[in-house]
Amino acid sequence: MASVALRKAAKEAAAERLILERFLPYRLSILSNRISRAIAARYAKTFDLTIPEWRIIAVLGRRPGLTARQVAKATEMDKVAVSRAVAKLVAAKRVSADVHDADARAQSLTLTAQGEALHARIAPIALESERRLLAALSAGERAKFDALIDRLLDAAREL
Amino acid sequence: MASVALRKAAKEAAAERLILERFLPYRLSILSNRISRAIAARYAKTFDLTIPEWRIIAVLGRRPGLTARQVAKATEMDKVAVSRAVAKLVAAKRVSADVHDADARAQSLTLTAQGEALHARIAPIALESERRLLAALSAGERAKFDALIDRLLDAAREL
DNA sequence: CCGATTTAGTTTCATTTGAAACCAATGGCA
DNA sequence: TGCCATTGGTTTCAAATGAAACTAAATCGG
Repeated sequence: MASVALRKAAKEAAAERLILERFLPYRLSILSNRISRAIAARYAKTFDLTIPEWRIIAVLGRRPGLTARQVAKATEMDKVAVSRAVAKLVAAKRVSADVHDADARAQSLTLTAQGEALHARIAPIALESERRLLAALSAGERAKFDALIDRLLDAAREL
Repeated sequence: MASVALRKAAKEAAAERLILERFLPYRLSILSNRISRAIAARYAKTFDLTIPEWRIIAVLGRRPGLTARQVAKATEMDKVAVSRAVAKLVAAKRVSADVHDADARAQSLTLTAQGEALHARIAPIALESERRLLAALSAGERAKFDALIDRLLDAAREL
């Protein structure tokens, strides 16, 4: 009875219902928000630093001299967000922006001494938060999780 | 030589540097954003629906009659966001808000026929996106990943 | 039963965010 | 060389978001 089989297949497809609390995109969004909030709460007011600003500090800490464009790419922020955050960081003398050697439009961004100091203070806090979070997993699980995230990051790019 | 050992320990601690691209909170944020964007892109303009609105539709689809407060809890959105999204959904006749039996302040939210139809159209799209994403993992990996996310969600609540 | 407190939801206002328009310097290339 | 398309970055304007104040109904204590 083909029609019966079809009916059954249709029913099963419908049965695969969307349950928000089990829906991965939703779950990841919640997880990411909880973590970001918790960490930001630990430095935002104390240091008057937003998340985008912190990301820029973090990336410049390791790779000084990047241009805004490169920072945008490295942090996956759009250029407007970078422009604004950099403006604030420069105003606060945490980052210096010098005209780029090869291209007068571009600017070479570097942490100032103050920026470095800030980085040195916040990095341990951030790492400690990560450590606390990951304490919920065993070392093996952490590695596995990390690898899975990498694969999903790739897969998500294709979506 | 204790001092040598100490120096070495200090160095190693410092060596555990913060590398943004490896920093879990950052990676999760990127992953979550990529996924949400990709999925939203598939329904946002077509159906004129924002992510908060979609979440409300999703939760009401499975649990009709919730109050705004309950929706807020179920979706982890704050009540202002729920209030606004519900207002839009009601205006669009996708959701009906009736005075709650037991409490005249509260409203009992339900999908209208239009809302149901919308849910029926979008749920498969959402599930298909999730399926496509998770195709990058084996069944076993998916299960493992899911379980790890659950544990991290718990851990993140404590942060 | 009356006032004080709490709770459901909305509104207001200030800030953040994003898209698109914009300006200025660059890199072809005719 | 001089024009045109491109690229780096900023600005503008509208929409999204969040915190706090607010309205109205419900509950609690006496």
